[in-house]
Amino acid sequence: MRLSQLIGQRLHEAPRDAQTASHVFLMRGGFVRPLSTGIYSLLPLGRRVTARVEQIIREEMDRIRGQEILMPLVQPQELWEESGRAQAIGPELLRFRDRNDKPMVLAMTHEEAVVHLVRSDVTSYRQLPFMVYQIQIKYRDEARPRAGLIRVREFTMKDAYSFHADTESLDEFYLRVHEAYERIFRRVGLRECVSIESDTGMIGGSMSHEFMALAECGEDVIFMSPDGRYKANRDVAVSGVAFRKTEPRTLEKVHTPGRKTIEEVADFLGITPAETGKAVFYATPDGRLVFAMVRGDFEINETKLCNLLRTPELTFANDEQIRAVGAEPGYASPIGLDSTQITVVVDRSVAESSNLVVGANEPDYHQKNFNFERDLPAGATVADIATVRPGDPCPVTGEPLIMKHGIEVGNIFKLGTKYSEAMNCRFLDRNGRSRPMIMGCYGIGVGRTMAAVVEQAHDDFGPVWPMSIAPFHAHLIAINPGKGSVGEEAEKLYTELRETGVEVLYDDRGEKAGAAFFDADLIGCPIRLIVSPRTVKAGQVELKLRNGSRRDVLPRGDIVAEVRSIVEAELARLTP
RNA sequence: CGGGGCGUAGCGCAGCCUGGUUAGCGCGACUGCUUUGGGAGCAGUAGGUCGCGAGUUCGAAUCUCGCCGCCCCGACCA
Repeated sequence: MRLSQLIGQRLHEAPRDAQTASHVFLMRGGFVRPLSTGIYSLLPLGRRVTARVEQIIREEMDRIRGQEILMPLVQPQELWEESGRAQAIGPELLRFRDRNDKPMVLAMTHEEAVVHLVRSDVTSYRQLPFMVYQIQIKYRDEARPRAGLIRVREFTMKDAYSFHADTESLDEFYLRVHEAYERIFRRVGLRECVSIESDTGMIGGSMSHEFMALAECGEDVIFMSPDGRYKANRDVAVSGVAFRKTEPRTLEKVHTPGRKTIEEVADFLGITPAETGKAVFYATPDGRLVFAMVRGDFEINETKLCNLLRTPELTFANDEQIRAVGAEPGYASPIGLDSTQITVVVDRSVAESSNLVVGANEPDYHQKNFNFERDLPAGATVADIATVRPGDPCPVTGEPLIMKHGIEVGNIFKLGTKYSEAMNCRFLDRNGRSRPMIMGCYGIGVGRTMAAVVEQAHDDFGPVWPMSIAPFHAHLIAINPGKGSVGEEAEKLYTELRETGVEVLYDDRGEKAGAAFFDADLIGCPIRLIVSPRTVKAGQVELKLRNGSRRDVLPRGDIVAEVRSIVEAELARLTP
């Protein structure tokens, strides 16, 4: 490709909207352009990168016997009513009507479509197991897109679905997909990418892992032990904090005028937040009230609480609801609540501590010396509902947990029979008995992976692409091409490189050297070749690696072979 | 959906408070000449519904009201 012909202007300055490194450089380098909030076009450079990412994914899916298919983006809403998700999913699912007034949706994932496809085609255990996948656009009407390509509304995703006769088969295949994902993320050049156990969320199922590319701008929070043996999403992470009980003292009411928050109460009484109990009232969508309590120095993890209560969401209860069960907002106590009207959940940190300060269910009063076993003898659930804090001991190694941010580039789920049962996707087993198929599903965000790579591999001047997904292997610059035979020499080299299979971006514009170098940095190809009056005269070509590891002047006759060998070595290095 | 910010040329911005000719600047683009190893110089050119719509006024980029769009924080999120 000739740079003079390439569509996608490089920008000297980043658009004001661009905040993260990947957003800035993908914009400045001419890889992507925004069309609307969270909706982007890919320019030729960006498309070349995503095409390479897709090809790597394709190869690894094929390696585990995946069969590529393509399912529709536009789907009738009735299909989503079959699975129950038309009701379960909120405005994130974009609904509209076609010209015949038929309710339609834009698919945000393809469980329904793939089940629809498979249930009429696969009927026997002899056909199981198998996996189909596609690389296709999804649309999610995100409440708030952010960080450029990290969180968007329209995006390309590889989604794969496996179908099994029994859970052993799914378990076995799940591990194979896990391995395939490790290969994929290694091959695309993500340096720090960990798989962590995660919450299954709205997609359901029994087990799931998220593949997290570690990056400061990531939205997800991960807790890891220093040796990496333990790693988990914040929503499932547990800490190994040890609590200590002491001799229970007598309950005692204390006057705490106007002190509602943990900090105010602890300050006023001259104690630490760890000596208090934090109470929060929630309401579930079906109208249940929940009283949740953690020790004052912890935070409640709503995801853990939701999972415990088997509810899709929790909202804060209002003062009216709180007073209706005999509690006082800001001074709430679990003591004396009517357990027929409210579910009481107490974190381990409360159950295993002694003599905490809690509310008195009376304005301006708290109670000292709350002891769970003595003061709440029945009707309360004890569970882990607290969010882990950085520095808490690891439950496995005991070392202080490290908190990291990550970009979720992929995930894998054991779905089980959630969709096959709801949508009647069944097969006949060996004994002629009809049974629902057991499913797994596996996603990778293509654009997000590209952005994650840039987050992990860039310098002040632009991205430093791994060879495997770089838009071109090499960036050839002719400096002063009008002088002597420089232009012809560069053209010859351009042709020779392409003939040996090297993908080359050729800067034939004749810009000043400085300008050409800045553009090359901004585009970020791994190998830079320079042909100039100086090198032509010496019968040489300059070679520089974008990552800064090498800068050489080589004989003209050696350069093509050398470039080829660098490309091959780099690709080999990235292949497990 | 709550809070905040911003919409003026492809990109970055000034002008707005205090209304007043043909709306500026830098970068980028185009033409020519000179340049050519880390964003060159000179000369010239093109490029604007000042987000949209009402209103106030002799006169609106500027003041008022409404709407739209975009970004950030939060809520939310297979």
